[in-house]
Amino acid sequence: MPTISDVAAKAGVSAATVSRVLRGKPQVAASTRQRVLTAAEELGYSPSRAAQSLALGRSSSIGVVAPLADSPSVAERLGGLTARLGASDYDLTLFGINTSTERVDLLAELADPGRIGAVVLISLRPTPDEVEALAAAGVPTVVIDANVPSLDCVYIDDGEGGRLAARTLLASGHRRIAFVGDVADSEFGFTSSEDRRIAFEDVLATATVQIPDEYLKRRPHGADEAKLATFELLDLAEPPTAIFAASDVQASGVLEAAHERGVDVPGDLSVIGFDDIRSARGMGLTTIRQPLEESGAYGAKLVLEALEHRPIGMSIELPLSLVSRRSTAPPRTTA
Amino acid sequence: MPTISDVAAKAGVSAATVSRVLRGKPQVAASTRQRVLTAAEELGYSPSRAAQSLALGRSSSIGVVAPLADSPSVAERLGGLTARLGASDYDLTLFGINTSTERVDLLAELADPGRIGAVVLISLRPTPDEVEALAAAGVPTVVIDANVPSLDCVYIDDGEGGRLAARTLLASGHRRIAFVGDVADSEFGFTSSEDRRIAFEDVLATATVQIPDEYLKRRPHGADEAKLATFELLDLAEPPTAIFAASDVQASGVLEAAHERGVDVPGDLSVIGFDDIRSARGMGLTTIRQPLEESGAYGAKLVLEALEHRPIGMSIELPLSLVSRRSTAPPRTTA
DNA sequence: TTGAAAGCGTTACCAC
DNA sequence: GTGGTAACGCTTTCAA
Repeated sequence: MPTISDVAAKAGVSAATVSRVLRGKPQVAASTRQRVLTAAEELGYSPSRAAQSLALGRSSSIGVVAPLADSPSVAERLGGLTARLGASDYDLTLFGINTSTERVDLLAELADPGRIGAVVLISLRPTPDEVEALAAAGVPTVVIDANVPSLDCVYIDDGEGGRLAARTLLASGHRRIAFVGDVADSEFGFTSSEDRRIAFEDVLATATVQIPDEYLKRRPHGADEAKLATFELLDLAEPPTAIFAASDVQASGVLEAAHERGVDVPGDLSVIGFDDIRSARGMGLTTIRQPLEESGAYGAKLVLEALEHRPIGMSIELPLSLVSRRSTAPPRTTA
Repeated sequence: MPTISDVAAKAGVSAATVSRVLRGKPQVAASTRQRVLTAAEELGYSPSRAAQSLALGRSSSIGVVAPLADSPSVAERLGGLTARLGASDYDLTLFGINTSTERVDLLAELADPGRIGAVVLISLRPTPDEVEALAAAGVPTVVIDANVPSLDCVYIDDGEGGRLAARTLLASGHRRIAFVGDVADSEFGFTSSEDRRIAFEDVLATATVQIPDEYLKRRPHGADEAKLATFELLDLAEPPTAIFAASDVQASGVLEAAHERGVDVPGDLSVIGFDDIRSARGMGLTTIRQPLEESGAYGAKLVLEALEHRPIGMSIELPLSLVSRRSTAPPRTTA
């Protein structure tokens, strides 16, 4: 591997000059600049990232922290992120999170510009302490899928999503409506599911429909858990005619349960999800769509800008929309 | 951030000794070792990766190269990889690939131990030149989802998968059988789809069933493309009673097309996929299962071992199995 | 068993 | 404009 001195020698200048040229510093004669550029080109020179990080005191990789396990939505966001970041000079270092304790250790470790140049959190809400540590260390931080006050964020209005779902179900005449979502105290400080539920119930209330306790299922995130919860719902003396699932992953469990019980969707049961993950189409799932891949792309845009010394605090709210497919219809017997 | 000299000072030794202790070198007195360890602990010291890479001439991050776009199977493999790698001392640097030209530039750049300690390729077959470059640079390489002679690989027997699919369809009585897979000349040198098809046709031939040309659909990878191809199939004067899709993503397109045309699955059309991606369950798709997540875990195991100076050439073949769900059944009119 | 010092490849400050 | 040089934090060889 050629080093900067190889280039310097070949161009007949000092290493300092090569560095200046390559970093785009102004104080250098046009002729020398040209000479250096061709020398570098001919040698196929590319600066050592390790040496650069060391000298600069700042790593050129962007740390992406995300709960990867069983999460198509996170995967889609990550896809959008890599697409944009691939074209940049930054490397993307991926940290998969599985337990919450893993998380706190990791974020503390990442609060060091020499370790990681910037961090982007996907579907993870940092604690105030963590935010503080990152800020103190001078590590730009952006959050995708959560709105954290002092940070750059890409987020959606969960309440609005919940209301959209409620209006949809109400409009087609449902009144016996159940909810399947995440446990309230999610391991990662994640509140989307609850935010959606609360707004959902609010709208329902305006139409004087109320979700009875036995229609409220909060489970650890996952298709299997949602499936089990749905069995309970279906086994009720008076089962719901519609279910709002807080995520498409959970909606898939709901659909599966209905199928296994021989319950016709949407004839006997309407199902509406949230996210519009790629496989929602194949499932024919009606859902509240949020731009998953785009959220990653915007996240990338924000980090890159933050790294370019843009003042922080630049958040982006993404739009929501209803995608109607074949899992919803009016209830068979309009109550 | 504390440096090695801070630890040295606190322990009353030299930096060299601290380094020896931390790297587990033998020549150091038990008492000093203990002193150093506690000093490091108290300071919360953690060595700078950049400095380490520079001094060692070897990066402590593992580069993972994968075609991320729209590929649930790749995402699942990646999940298995991060789970295992997260516990190691190595960072995982992710490179998403979108076009084949991107690929060649990247692999050339990665053939440098100072840049990346090892590389793992997911669903990507390196050219002999690329293999050569990586080997010459002394960068351990493992491949997931392809069997490349001189490299550590985690792979499956695509032919066996094709045969399994064929036997399944034949056993339930189908004779008008179509195939929907990838274009032969895949951008990334990827031959799985064709390998599956060839073996599939071989088995069919033993039962004297042949796939007519108009039953053979090779399209760019994707659900939409597969859907369009399926419309063509369904519009034929004599449409097939069964379709083998070379991947679950394509199978999902097939299912969708059938649904839109009002073709009953599995009554009028049986569909069998390949992979068993997470959403296959929700779709009720019968498929040839390969252990996706495990392939990532094994890949991680192999890189880690390779980094520990294990001799290379240690490949792992993963088992295939048939997962029967509700997308297959005997044809309505047994020919 | 331990320390001093050189070296890894860059960048940036200070002279010229 | 350009070059010399110290410094970034660590590992390792060589002496002691």
